[in-house]
Amino acid sequence: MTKEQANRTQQEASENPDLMIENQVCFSLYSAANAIIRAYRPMLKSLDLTYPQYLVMIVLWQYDGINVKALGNKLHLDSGTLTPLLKRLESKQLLSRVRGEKDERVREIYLTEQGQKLKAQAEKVPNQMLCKSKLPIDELLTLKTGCDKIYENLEEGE
Amino acid sequence: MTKEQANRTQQEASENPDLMIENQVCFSLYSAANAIIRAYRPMLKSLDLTYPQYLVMIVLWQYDGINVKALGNKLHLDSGTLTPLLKRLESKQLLSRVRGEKDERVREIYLTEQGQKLKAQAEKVPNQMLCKSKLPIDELLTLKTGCDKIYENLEEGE
DNA sequence: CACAATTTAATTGTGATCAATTATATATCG
DNA sequence: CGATATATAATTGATCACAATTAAATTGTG
Repeated sequence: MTKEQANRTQQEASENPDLMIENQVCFSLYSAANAIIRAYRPMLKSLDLTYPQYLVMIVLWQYDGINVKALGNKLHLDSGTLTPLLKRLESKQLLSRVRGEKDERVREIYLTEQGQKLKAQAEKVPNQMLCKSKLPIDELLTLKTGCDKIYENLEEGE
Repeated sequence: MTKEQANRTQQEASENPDLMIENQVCFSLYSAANAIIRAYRPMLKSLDLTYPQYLVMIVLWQYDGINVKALGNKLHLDSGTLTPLLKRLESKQLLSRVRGEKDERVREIYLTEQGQKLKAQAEKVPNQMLCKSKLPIDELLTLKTGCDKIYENLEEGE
């Protein structure tokens, strides 16, 4: 029996559709998320930002002075991820990390002038991404609703 | 890629809604993917696998002897990710990495007996995840279709 | 056949994610 | 007041994702 025949026999004998990669919602979601981060890379190149850094900047453009804990709540990330990321953005002169006056445990994150200015360049990114996705708005909205639901359901149990 | 906010009467009426985190489909997808990997962690703990390692094993249970390139095509990952990951699975005695006889460039990945046995324990994981998601099948299917579409659209122009 | 182009993996370096732990500041309570 | 508990960030260690590069084997072409 050839190796090919052996493989085919094994494949046929082992059909549990739930364990096949092609049938897994989670794998589709995981691959799509990776693809999205890859797709953002060239667009964010000119801003010298990674996708998670771009997310942090988006929050800061709206909530300048926010602290690490609140930022983590908005982005669903913890200080283990955010602290080094914020230090990288600080070293790029986009923000400063200031100890809270009232409570010295907290770090408040303030945009520099350079960080504020970057917003103008970022304004065009969402529409570029919309075009790249090649999906109609209603499908994107359905997708967003599904992602938000599964996120809520997975997180609420802890 | 955002949801246009119908009424923007909140305090930030002057903000650009496209740049708000709450309106971004990509952020929802990114957060959901992170949440999924977190949700798998306790379930895969007893198998001593991470989520990407679990994905590799799923492919191997179906295509034992597959090479790194073909594995990467199935999982949408490259050798920079797979090589160290496969070495970790090899050190756990779940597989062996064999040079191709006919073509010595390729590495063929073969399950060990231990790696084959692990499948029995993994069989129950998909259903556990289904329960955790708390979503009806039709919504999961819709979600999967959307993810597959956006993946294809983003990758095709690569 | 020789040699350039291509293919396949591995390697290197940067950054992100997260669990677990640590350090410090603040709050609570006996 | 002082001891304990809680809250906030930072740190550490493991893993993953990926661009860029390197190494080696194979293929293609003159």
